[in-house]
Parts: sequence; structure tokens; C-alpha cells
Amino acid sequence: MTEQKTFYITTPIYYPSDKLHIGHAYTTVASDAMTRYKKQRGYDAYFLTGTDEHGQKIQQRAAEAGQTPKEFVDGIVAGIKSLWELLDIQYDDFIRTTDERHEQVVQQLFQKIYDQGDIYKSEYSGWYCTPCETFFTERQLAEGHVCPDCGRPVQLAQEESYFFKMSKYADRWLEFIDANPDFIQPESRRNEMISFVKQGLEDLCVSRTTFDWGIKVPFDTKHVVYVWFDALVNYISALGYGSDNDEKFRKYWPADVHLMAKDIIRFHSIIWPIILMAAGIELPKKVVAHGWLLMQDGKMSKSKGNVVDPVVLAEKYGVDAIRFFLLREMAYGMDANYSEEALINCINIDLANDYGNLLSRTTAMVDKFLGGVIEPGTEGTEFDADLLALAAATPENMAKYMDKMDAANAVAEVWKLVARANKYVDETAPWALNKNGETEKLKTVMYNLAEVLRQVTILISPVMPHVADKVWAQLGLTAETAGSDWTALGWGGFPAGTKIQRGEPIFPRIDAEEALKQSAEAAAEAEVDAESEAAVEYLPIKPEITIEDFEKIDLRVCKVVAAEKIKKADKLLKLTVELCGEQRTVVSGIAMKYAPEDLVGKQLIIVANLKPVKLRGVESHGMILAASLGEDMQVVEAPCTILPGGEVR
RNA sequence: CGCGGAGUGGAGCAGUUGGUAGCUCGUCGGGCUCAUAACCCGAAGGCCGUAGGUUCAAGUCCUGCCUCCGCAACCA
Repeated sequence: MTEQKTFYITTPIYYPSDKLHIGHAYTTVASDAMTRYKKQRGYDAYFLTGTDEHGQKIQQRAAEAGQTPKEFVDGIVAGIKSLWELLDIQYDDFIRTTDERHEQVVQQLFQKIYDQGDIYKSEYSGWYCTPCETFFTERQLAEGHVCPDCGRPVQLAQEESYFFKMSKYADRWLEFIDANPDFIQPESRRNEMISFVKQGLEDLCVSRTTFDWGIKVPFDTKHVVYVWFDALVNYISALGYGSDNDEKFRKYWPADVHLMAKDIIRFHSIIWPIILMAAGIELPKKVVAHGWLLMQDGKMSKSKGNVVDPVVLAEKYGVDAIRFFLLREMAYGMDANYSEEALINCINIDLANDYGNLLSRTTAMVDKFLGGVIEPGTEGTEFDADLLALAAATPENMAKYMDKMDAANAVAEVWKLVARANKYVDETAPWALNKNGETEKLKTVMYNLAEVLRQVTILISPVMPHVADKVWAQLGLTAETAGSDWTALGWGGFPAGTKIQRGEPIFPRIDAEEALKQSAEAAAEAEVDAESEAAVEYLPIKPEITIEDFEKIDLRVCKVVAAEKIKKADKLLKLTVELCGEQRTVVSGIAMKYAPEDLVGKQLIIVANLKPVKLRGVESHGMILAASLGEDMQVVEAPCTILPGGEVR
């Protein structure tokens, strides 16, 4: 007896510092649909998702919320799990990097790689620029051995760190990629990664000492393991790698697909494989990057966040519709535009008009013409063959794309069959057959339509897990009689003599105008909320200083005589200001709010005795004062009755 | 020259290994009446960003340029 084939798919583990958005939902829904599809085809499919809970940002966020990091992530993880429940995500395991089973494996791997000499303690971390608080490698330094950012001298500084010898594996990586052309998908990403590695791989710093919310380096507990090293290991730790019970690891590894958005392909296609190489573990079979869901008017913002909150969408339009839309719209490997209008369109056209309506008209005709009973007739029509041929080919057509992780085209193939069936209704004109008493033909036509509906519903149920039950109810079937996997797809599987049960439309059309109006109102409300929320986000008051401290700061009135944008810098303006009878140049980060011409002639306040610094190549002698709260910002204008040079205190 | 992506009929997109430019929506005209104002057919509408090059043949390969969009950097 042959063993059941396995299929192991993963999403990235999500970073719970914020609410998840619809992009995360896409990755997860796609993985879920793929898993269900593989199960339908008889695979032993295993689907892993989870959360990546360590790191400085989490530590900070927790501190802000007045919680321990663990308390903080526990709260968010609960939210993520309920979102997945809402979206009907059936994961087989949910790993958290704070799970003990995970931490053990990370430490074990880190130790192993260290023991074999591929992780080493660095004697020096590099050249340190104190004002910039940044380390640089020899190569990054600017001409004259100075800081590439500010141009000031750098010191040879020692920060103890552990490094992973990635460089050593670059050639092996390239060979591997060469031998496995399908490893990185789509191909454009593959090329990108190859050229990245060919530029030369640096050893990777894999430990941190500046915070402690992480997994301790086993042999040097001052250090915590770098979050990506930590996170990537989840794909095997979740399977019990290196534990007493590594049965799942032996069964499912190597993973068939690591699915993710394009921004983290580098970690998955370069760092992760090299960690595995170093550890002597087999590499995954495929790393697939999908595109981003772009918001209609730019990127997602907090105030709009509410509108694209998957929870809100799912409640408003239904989980099946959201899942269908996500998978149908996102072209393989490309970015897609999200808009609520597109979502509504997709629901009305594909689901309501094409699929839902096919069910309605079929059940209506069976009801009216045949007393509600579906059974094949003894006579067919000249149009049957074409319909049956497409129905027979559709599963394979769909599979061709599905197996490439191209859900959008896979769905499109199924929809060709839906469209064909609608056309078939027109061609055969059952109402005419009814009128002419051609009952046998009529029965055949209706049977064929019902059978197409059954097939389509089975094929699409990995994408829309709830739809089948609704369709079966109207067709007079159950999950058992209709079948649920590919073995049920043979033509003629529809039980003859079934009595149908007409019902309400499964996908009612949506009044786009009305729905969008509602959303606009909700968005406006959310914006108000966001604003009041933003108002609450005051920066904390800094520690007390003395009047002597304050007197060190020399604030002066100055007059702007010239202003221009600094190229290659979105936020910077170069101002020429006059004070005390002299002119000086100041760089100010206000270009997002002010055009150069807005400022000329204005009297502003300058910190006059600030040490000069070079920004984007321009020397800045001082700092212009500006008031800000959140996104809002305005320069502080000085009274025009005081001449430039007048002091402010 | 920071990294990357994109420029195809009104809108949103497909176009695999180069060989008559397709799909969905919208528009117009027609058909049907079973159905969720749904379904079916037909039509109009494209110098495939631009300038060159390779080729018998280029949306598809090569080079330059233009425009747009993300990310990074910049906030003294």
C-alpha cells in the first residue's frame, strides 16, 4: 500500500505589534484554500501559521501599554486567532515563538551552528558614529574614513555580537538555486535574489544585547537571538524537529510551500535556506512571494484602517465573498488594487449574476417545469457535448494553476464553466422545450445544469467553504450525496430523482451606492475616532532640567530670505535665514508641509547655537522650531515687530 | 545614477517559449423571458509610454529616454 502524499504549507508568522490587515488575510486565506484543495485531492495536507513575538518593538509597545511583553502578545494573539476563525482558516497548528517547544529548537540550532564554527563572536562590530548611534562596516564608510551619513569621524567601537557565516554559503546557495530553478517563485523574484547574492553576502549579525525580549543565546545569556533567526525556525520547530517527538517533522518536512508577501522573500529565500544548509537540514521545496494589496488612494492609513479591517468586511459582505474576492483579484505574483467598489463588483458579477443566478434559474425551472425533480432524460440536445467536455476538462484546468499557487487563474477556469452553463441555458431554451412538450430533452438539460452546479461547487469550496452547504440545500443534496472531494467529480454523480428545494439567492446583489455610502460614513466616524485617539498620543514630558540647562539654548528670531528643496530628500528644505545682520543656512524637515515659497519673508525662531551638522550633503547651522502633534506640524512664527536677531526666552 | 515595480481600447487587468492584440466592467445595438433589472449574441473603441536596434516577423528580445507608484534615506 502506497503512503499518502503529504503537502506542507506555511504562512509567515505574523508580528503582533499591530492589528492585522487585509494583506495578512490574503496570505492566510490563500494558504488555507490551497490546503483544502490539496486535501480534496487526497493529500495529507498540513497548514502552519503563527506569530513572531519577540523583539524590541514588542518590548516597547508592551511597556507603553503598561504590560509585560508576554501579556501584551497574549492579548493580540487572541485577536489574531479569532480573526482566523472568522475567516474560516483551518490551520493545523499555530506556533508562537514564545512557545517552549520553539525556544528549545532555536537554542539547539544556534548552539549547533555555533559548535561547528559557523556562528562566531565578533571582536568588533565596526566603526561607530556616536551622534548617529549607528555601526558601519569598513566598506560603508565614506571617503576619508568618516560617517557616510553625517561626515564626522567614527570610532572603532566594540559591541559584542554573534555573527552567522552566511558568506561561506553563498556559492552553495547559488548552486542550489541553479539546480532548483523553481525554488523561488515567481521568477522575477528569483532573479532579484540571485543578483542580491551575487553582489556578495555579508555575515549576518544574529544576536542583540540592546534589549532582552527574545530567546537567550544558550551559551551567552547576555545576548538574545536575532528575531529573524528566531522566527524562521518556526517552520521546523512546529513540526517537533529536534524533540523527542519528531514524527511530524519526518513526515512533512521539507515544506512544499512557504508563502508570503514579496517584502520578506529575501529572508525566506536566502537566510532561511542558508540556516538550513548550515544545520544540515533539507531545504524547503518552494518559496512563493505574492504581491501586495494596494489601497485605492495610497497606502493603508490608520484612519482608513477601519474600512479595510477584515473583520468589518467579513461581517458586511460575508466570509465566502471576501475569500473569493481576495483570491480572484490578486494576479499571480503581482500587486493588486483593493477598493470596496471592486469587492462589490466582484460579488455582484461573479457571485450573484453568474454563479448564484445559475443556481436560481436552474432550481426555478426544475421547480416549474419538472415538479422539482432532477433526473436525466432519455434524450439529449446538440449542445450537451460541448458543455460536458468543458466540465470534464475543468478540474485539470483548475489544477494546472492551483498547483502553481496561482489561485486567481484557477478560479477563472472554474468560472469559465459557470459562464458556459449560463450560455447552455440560452442555447437549449428549456422554457421552449417545456412548451413543446419535449420533456425528455428538458430533463436532460436540467440534469446537466444541476450536475455542473454540483461540480463547480465542489471545485470552489476550498475557496468558499460555506457555499457548498447552501447550494446543497437548494439542490436537495447533502455533503454526503453531493460528494466533497475530487473522487466525486465524475460526470453523472448527481443522484437521479433528487427533489430540489428552492431558496433565497445565495449571493444577493449588493446596492453599490448604498454600501459605499455606508462605508464612507463609517470611515468618517473612524477618522474622528482616529483623530481623538491621535490627540491622546502625547509624547511623554522629558526629565526635569534646570534654568541653567535652558540658558544654554540660544533661541533667536530669524527671517527667511531664501528657501529651496533639497534633492533626494522628501522632507528637507534648505533655508537661508537672516539674523544679527548675518545670513546662515539651515536645513529643516518641513518640506512635507511647506513649499519653499510659503516661507520666504516669514519670521521664525531658530536654535542659534546648535552645533552645525551636514544633512544630505548640506551644512545646517541651527534648527527651526516647529510645533507638532502626530502628523500635524507648523513652524513657530515669531512676531514681526521684533527684528531678526532678537532673542526668545 | 539608493532598491524595486508599473506604463496595453473609457476603467481594471491577461498576454506563457517573439508569428493575425485578449479578458472583466462600462458604452451602444440586438435576442431571450427560466432567473438575483439577472442571462445570451453582436458592435464600436488600442500608433501595446517614447526613441532607436536585432529579426522574414516584437506588446513579447536589446539599448537610451520620459512618466507614475511603492520601499529606503532624509526631520538638528
